[in-house]
Amino acid sequence: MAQQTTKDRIAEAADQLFYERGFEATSFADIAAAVGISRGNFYYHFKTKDEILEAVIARRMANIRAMLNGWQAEGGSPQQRIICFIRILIANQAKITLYGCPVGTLVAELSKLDHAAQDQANAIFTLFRTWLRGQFGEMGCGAESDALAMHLLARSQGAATLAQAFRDVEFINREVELMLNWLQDQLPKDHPA
Amino acid sequence: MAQQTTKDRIAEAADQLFYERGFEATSFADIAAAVGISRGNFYYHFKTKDEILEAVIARRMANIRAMLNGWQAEGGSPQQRIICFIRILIANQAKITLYGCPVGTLVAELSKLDHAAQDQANAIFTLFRTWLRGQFGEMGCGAESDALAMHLLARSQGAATLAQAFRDVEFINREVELMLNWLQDQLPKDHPA
DNA sequence: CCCTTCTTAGGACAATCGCCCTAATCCGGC
DNA sequence: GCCGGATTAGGGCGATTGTCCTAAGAAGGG
Repeated sequence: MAQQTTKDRIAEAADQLFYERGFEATSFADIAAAVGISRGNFYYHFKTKDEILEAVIARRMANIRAMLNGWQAEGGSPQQRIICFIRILIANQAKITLYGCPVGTLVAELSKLDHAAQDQANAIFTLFRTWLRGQFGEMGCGAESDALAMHLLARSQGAATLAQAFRDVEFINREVELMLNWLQDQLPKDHPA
Repeated sequence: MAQQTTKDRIAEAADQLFYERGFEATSFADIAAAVGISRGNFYYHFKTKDEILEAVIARRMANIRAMLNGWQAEGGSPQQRIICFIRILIANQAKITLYGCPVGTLVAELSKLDHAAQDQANAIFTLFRTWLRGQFGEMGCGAESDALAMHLLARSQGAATLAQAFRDVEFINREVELMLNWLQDQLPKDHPA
């Protein structure tokens, strides 16, 4: 892997801090301390805090895109890929219990702040939505595919929100199980008699 | 109705602002401007901003308790009361689309801030949880009642989160419909043969 | 060795934050 | 009418915020 530039290290530290503490609650000083550089040095790499936010969103988008492409390359069925999506909750259950969903909490915060970058953050949701819609489409769900994608996204968000509120790791496992069962019920219906 | 004290008016304005903009993003100056009083005057009614937060949480708790008691007094079936709960999403769909769920967004924010009052905010969730558990219990769901309550809470949270993200009022209606159908499936099973 | 360019450190800047104090005002009981 | 507690207005406090500037350091080619 190519060596990380300072700009990358800033974006990486900001990414983590924005997730754990929120965007507004994270200060330049916090990021500087995490990276181990001087505060004033930020201005060279990023003009404003909003630029850092944009870099963080771009980072997350790229990571998610790579993850989705990775699943696509594995060559399984669309059901299997959706199962991979659902299992993100399990893979990240520890962090979700502490900080919620990285996408949902950021979108909610930026929405309340009426922040200029809220559309860019929402694009992460849209990325998942269109990808899921594609998978349901391949499954033969036709015109319902988008509604199914939205429904599954909502189920994931709800599971993350309550797991964070109640600090309940086990709840995530139960909701994942329910989502997997639900997915089975969405299989092609073979034109019911 | 008894005339409102200044303390009540502060709590009411703070309640609304904390919902629309978030707790941290709301300043004393914002609340003062909304109430129409001087900033310095706050110290007389509330020593700290955290005290205002506690008053706001207490307010919300009391309002919710009154709402739940109101449904209880109507004398319908537990199913009908759960339907009332689900329909909160529809009654508040305009605000939810703009600001999300008042409970979920506050709990998430306080959790990220690691705020001292996060347990008090979580108690609002617990209030709904125990009430819902009671209703499912009356429906005859037995030991599963708490899991059903948590599941329904999660579904509501997910619907609110995505409706806010996509500014999609119609999505709420669809998710409500799905929740109502789901509720039907939880009816007493009459000891399946 | 010097010069240029990229990168960094450290601090100044105005603005805003929550918090706190004090003097003025309001208002009901004597 | 006057007094005393309740309430308010206004401003100042230190700390912190995002932003911006400037000078010093790092690195490499001539």
